[in-house]
Amino acid sequence: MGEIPKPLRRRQSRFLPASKRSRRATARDGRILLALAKMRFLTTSQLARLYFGGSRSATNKRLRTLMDQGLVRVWARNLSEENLYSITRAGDREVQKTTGGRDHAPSPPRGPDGNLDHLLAINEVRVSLAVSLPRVRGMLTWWRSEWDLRAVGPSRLIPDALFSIRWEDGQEHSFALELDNATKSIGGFLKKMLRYEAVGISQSGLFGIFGFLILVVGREPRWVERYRDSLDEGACGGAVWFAALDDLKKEGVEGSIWTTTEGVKRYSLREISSLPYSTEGIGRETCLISG
DNA sequence: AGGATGTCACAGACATCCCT
DNA sequence: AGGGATGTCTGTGACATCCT
Repeated sequence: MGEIPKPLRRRQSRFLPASKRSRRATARDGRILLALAKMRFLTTSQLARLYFGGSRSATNKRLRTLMDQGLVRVWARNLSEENLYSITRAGDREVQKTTGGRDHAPSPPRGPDGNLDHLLAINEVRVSLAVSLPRVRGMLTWWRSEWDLRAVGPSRLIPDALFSIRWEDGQEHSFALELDNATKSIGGFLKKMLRYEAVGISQSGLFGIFGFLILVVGREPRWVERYRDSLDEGACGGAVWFAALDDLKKEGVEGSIWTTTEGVKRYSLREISSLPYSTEGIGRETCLISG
């Protein structure tokens, strides 16, 4: 875990006072604010991939304008690391104005906390999916982050995120995300998998969702291997899939990066979505976590 | 016309690497 | 250990182009 970032004090332009800068809000500004409201913190490159075709200089420039307007806040961990952006109260009000309510984080974050790396990694998964799904004509139909799920009510099992993807053929599949920063013990990981198994045979499912797959994404490929090795072959009905965060970032949904507890073979997210339902598949029909 | 957008060049600050 | 070279990330201004 890196150090907690500090708010950045930026120099004002030498020639153009903030009050004279443009204040025209664009549709993209609205989408940026909504993303910040939902994901709490995003890095420059995450915003660049989402809204600026990967251009960080363009991102910096526009986010600087939003900062001048008091809609976003900028945080610097240190000068050699990327900036972090969060929404301000004023920005949150803008989002509420345009969405007509709140369908995002409970309130603007006061500042990054000790879970920042974990949160940024979860957001990295979300950004990677959001950016790569349109290439295969798929879409994220909904996404509930851990804090959204906690707001629903107490639960013995809260994944890092629960989300659903609709594929180009109209089929929709749900996923529970477990993102690990190599901080969790193997024992803790196995306990969580047992809870997933218990949810699988319960009547209520996980937050009302049945028939989902569990995606375990690790920052360190070495730890992904450790988690994978710790599970018995076919544990949790084989509905657990493993991948490294960097691979997902590089290859998106198209990449064959997902493995099971036993497999050497790698599959794309699209492929693993269809496996449990296929009649020929790899014999995993009974492995799907289901209610 | 005026604002938004994107690119480029440049400079400042810090981290890291490598050489002495 | 110390110092220089290099790399990374940022902010900024200038400019061209696109859009409203």
